[in-house]
Amino acid sequence: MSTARPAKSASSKRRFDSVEQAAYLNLWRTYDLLKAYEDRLFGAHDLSAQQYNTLRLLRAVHPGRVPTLELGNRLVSRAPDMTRLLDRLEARGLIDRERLSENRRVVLIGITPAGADLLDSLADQVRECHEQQLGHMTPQELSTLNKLLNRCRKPHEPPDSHWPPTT
Amino acid sequence: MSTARPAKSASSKRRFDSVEQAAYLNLWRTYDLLKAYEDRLFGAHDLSAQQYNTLRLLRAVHPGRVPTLELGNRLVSRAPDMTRLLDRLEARGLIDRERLSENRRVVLIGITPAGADLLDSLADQVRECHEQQLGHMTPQELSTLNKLLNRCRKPHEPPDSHWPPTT
DNA sequence: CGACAATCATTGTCCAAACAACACTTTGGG
DNA sequence: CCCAAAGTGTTGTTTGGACAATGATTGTCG
Repeated sequence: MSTARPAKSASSKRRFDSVEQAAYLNLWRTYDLLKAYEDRLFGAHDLSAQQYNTLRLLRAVHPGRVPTLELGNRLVSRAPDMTRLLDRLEARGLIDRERLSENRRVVLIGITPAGADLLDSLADQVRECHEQQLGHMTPQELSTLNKLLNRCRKPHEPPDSHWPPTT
Repeated sequence: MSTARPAKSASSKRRFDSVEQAAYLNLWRTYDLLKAYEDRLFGAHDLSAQQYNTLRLLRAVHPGRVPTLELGNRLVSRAPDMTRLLDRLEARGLIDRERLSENRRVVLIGITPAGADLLDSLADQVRECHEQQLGHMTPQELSTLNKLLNRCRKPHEPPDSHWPPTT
């Protein structure tokens, strides 16, 4: 596993250890820079990106409901604290919970009309936000980028992954 | 700015609003999945990825020193809380601070031998981590990915950006 | 010289993420 | 039945991130 690349001598003190590292750091920085746009938009409405995506997912299955744990698995990024994230959304009346009578362990989550309204009111701004983030890229570039990212993720996707969402 | 794309009709309730959104979410998820490997590695040594990169940067300029604020600007991702991040590193003896006499506002940060030793002891594991993350990609794919990510970031890089690091 | 703005770093405070521990429910085997 | 084990969600606690406010120093300009 080691002895892969010759480490490029000790002359350049900085730079990267490997091309894989360079790509990963590049990915990190790019995400971080683009994220700032999202954060600013959602922050103005007291939402986090995770909360927004939760609402999106719930609206997509509406009037269906999704158990808490499965909700966490389907989100774009890992969410180990679904309970309190949902607490906040519930406190604002954007979602509601319902304990299933047949199996009282699971709690089903649904979006409320208020939650759906909030999403609607944000739709244009969200589109514009993504336009600012990546509107300067051509469709071909974005397509290639998506293919490459899919390949990056492939070995790491959990087997029951719902990504990309297909519903 | 709006009226860009015809929104693809209302038939599919889920999916994405735009190709830009799809790319961004793809980027987010990919980063999130890969990050887990880093976090696990660094977490085993009570380090965050930010802390590790801080040490890397300091070692690169050693025996030179870098002011606190500039350190934050040069990091891979935005770091609005440099002071306490450095507090933690200093408490472990990995860095040291020195207030400049000519301009007593700035605090210069340097890496200690203990910090450099820690980096050395992590070098192999870090390389292996990135190998696990992206070792399945060909050099060409990684190169293309890097080019595309650079283009994604280009309009968003601050003018004084030191990225990618060139020292 | 002296007031005032600008620059850095630190501190206060709040909020969310992370991880483990816990309680409740269901399931299945003896 | 009963008890152990697994499934599911909640809670406790610690930690770090984000943003504003403050303190200290320096530059600037009247």
